[in-house]
Amino acid sequence: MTQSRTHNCNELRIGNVGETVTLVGWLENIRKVSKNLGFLILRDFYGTTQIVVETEEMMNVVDDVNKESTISVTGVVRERSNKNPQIATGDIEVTPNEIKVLGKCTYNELPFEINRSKEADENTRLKYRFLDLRNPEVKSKIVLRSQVVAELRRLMTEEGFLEITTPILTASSPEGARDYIVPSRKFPGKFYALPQAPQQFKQLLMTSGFDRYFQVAPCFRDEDARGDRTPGEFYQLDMEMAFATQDDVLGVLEKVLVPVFEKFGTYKRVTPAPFKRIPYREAMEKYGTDKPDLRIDFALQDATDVLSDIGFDPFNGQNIEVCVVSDFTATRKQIDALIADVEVQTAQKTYWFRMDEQGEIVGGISKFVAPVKDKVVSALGLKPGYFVGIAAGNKATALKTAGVMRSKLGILCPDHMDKEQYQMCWIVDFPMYEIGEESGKLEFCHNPFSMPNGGMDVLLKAEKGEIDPLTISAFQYDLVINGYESASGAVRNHDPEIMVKAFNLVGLGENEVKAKFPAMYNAFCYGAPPHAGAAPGVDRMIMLLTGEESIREVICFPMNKSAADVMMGAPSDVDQKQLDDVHIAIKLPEKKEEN
RNA sequence: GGCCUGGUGGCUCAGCUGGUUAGAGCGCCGCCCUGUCACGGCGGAGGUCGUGGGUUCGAACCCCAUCCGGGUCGCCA
Repeated sequence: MTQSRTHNCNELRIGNVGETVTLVGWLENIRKVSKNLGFLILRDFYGTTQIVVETEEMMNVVDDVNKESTISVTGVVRERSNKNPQIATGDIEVTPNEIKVLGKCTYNELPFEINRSKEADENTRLKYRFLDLRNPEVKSKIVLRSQVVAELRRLMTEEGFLEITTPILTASSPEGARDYIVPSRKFPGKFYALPQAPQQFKQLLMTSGFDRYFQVAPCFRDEDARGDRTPGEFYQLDMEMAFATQDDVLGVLEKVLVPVFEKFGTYKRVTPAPFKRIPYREAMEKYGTDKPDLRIDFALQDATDVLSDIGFDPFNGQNIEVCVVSDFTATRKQIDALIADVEVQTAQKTYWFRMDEQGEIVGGISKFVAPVKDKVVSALGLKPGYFVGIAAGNKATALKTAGVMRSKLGILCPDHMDKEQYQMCWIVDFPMYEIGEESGKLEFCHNPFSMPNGGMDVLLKAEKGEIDPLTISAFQYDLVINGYESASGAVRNHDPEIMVKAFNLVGLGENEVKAKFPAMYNAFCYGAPPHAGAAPGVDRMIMLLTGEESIREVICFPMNKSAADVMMGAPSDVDQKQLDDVHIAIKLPEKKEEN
C-alpha cells in the first residue's frame, strides 16, 4: 500500500470538504449511471462512504473490480448535491484520483448477498461465515458481545473478583453431560476431558483462600443442540465467593447484571434489584415451569374440582390446570394453531372453551362445560370475552402442559404480555432429591455439590425416617430472564461429613464421594470455607440483550446443529501417525443393512 | 434416537387435482442511461426439481427407501 488510510468510512463530514483523503474498504456496490458517471459504496468496519466516479478511465478501472474486493481510494472530499440523511457520511462523497485493488474478490457471484445474508440458508452462512460477518447487522451482534464481556469483566473486577483461568485439559467428571475426551500420548489408553464447567476448580480456589473468583469460562458438553443451546462449547460468567451466603451471590449478580441490561439491552426496562425470589414449588404451581416468563400477566389455576367430573373422558379422575385469559381476541385459526403447537412441544392434548360476548360458553369442549356453567364461571371468575385453555393429566403433567400453553398464549395476547422489557426473577429452594424416572429410587435432583437447607440435621432426620427426603430443599438457585434460564448456582456443600451423609441418602458412601470428586473431597478435609457461586450463561445473555432467537447469531464462528464446523471442516479425519501417537484404533459403527 | 417440517438456477421462494416449454424477485453477463443511494430501462445466460427405486401413457407433484437442513422431545445447569 503506497498510502495508508487517513480516515475510516464512517468519519467524513461536511467539515472535511476539500481535504484529500485515502479510504480503504470493501467495494459493496456499484451504481453505474452512464459511461462516465457511477457511484461506488465503500464499506469498512465503521461504516460506508460514497465514491463518485466521473471519468471514463476511472470507470474502466472500476468495471474490472468485482464487488467485495478490497480497494483503496485516494481523492478529494466534496459536498454532495443530493444528500442522503440515512447514512452518517451522507452529506459528502469522495471524487477519486486513484483507485487500487488491495485484495481481489475472484468471484463475481457470491453465495449470498452480503446485506441480506440473514435470509440465506444457515449452513451456507456458516460455511461462508467470513462473508456473513461482513453484513453490518450480523457483525453488530459480535461487537455487542465484545462490549458486554468487557463490561462484565470491569464490573466483576470492581466488585473485588479476580479473573483466574482454569485448565481446559482436565479429568473426565462422572456427573452431568457427556464429556469431550482427548486421548493422551504419554499415558496410553487414558484420556483428558474438556471441562463441562470449571466447577471443581473454582471450589478448589475457594479452598485455596481466593476470596472472590470469576472467569469468562469456556464450557464443553457433548450434547445435542437447541435454538438456545449450542452444541459443543459455550461460555459462562463463572463466579464463586468464599464465606458467602445465597444472599451475597444474588446481590452481586443483581449489582452486575442490571446495569449491563440497562446499558446494552434492546429493551430499556429492566427489573430493578432485588429480583423476586420464587420457590421452585411455587413456580411449578403457578407457571408450570421452573423458568417462568414473568412478562405474561396471568398464572395457572387448578380447576380439578370443577372440571374433572363433567363427563369428558380425558378429564376423568385427572388433575386439571387452566389458563384463564381475559379480553381474548384471537381467531379460531390461531387457537387451533396454539393447541397444535402445544401438543407438538409437550406430546399432550390440550383443550379449550370461551365465554362469548353474550356470556355463552362456546367453542372447543363447551358442550361438556355448558351444563355446569354456573359452577365453572364462579370458580374461575369468568366474564364475557374470557378464554380458558385446559391441560389434564397427573399433577406434574397437567402443570407442565399448561405451562407451555401459558407461554404460547402470552405470545398470542399482546395485552397480556408486554414484551419490550426484561423480567428477572430468582427461582430458589430447588429440591435436593427426586425419585429417578428410570431407577425409581432416590437420586440427586441437580448436582450433589449443593448444601441442603438444614444441613446435617435435616439429613439425619431423613435418614431416621422422621422426614421425607423429597421435602429437603437445597441452597440452589436459578436466574430466569424472560423465560430463559440465564444463570444457575448454589451454596456449596463444603463439609465432607455433610457431603457423605447427603450421598448416604441415595445409597452411596464415602468411597463413592472420594472416587467421584477425589481432589475436592480431599481438599475439603483440610479446612474449606463455606462458599457459594453461580454461572450466568454469556451466550444466552447476549441473545436476550440483542433479541436474537437463535444462539448462533451471537457466536462468531458457531457450529451447526449437528456440531459440525462446516467452514473449517471439523470434525475431520486425522493421519494414521497421529492416531498411532495417541494409541487410538478406530472402530466405526456398523452400517445398516442395505436392501 | 423419536416426532414435526423442509430440500426446485448463485440467493429467497411460487409451482393447483400428476399433463407435455418448471416460473417470479434478487444476483450475474451484455447494451442504454450525467446525480444514483434497494438507481432505472431493454436483452441474455443459468435447473438431471437432494439421491436411489417404484406406480403411471406421463412424476417437481403419488408411494418406498435414503441423505442433508431446521424445530421439538429425549438429553443437557
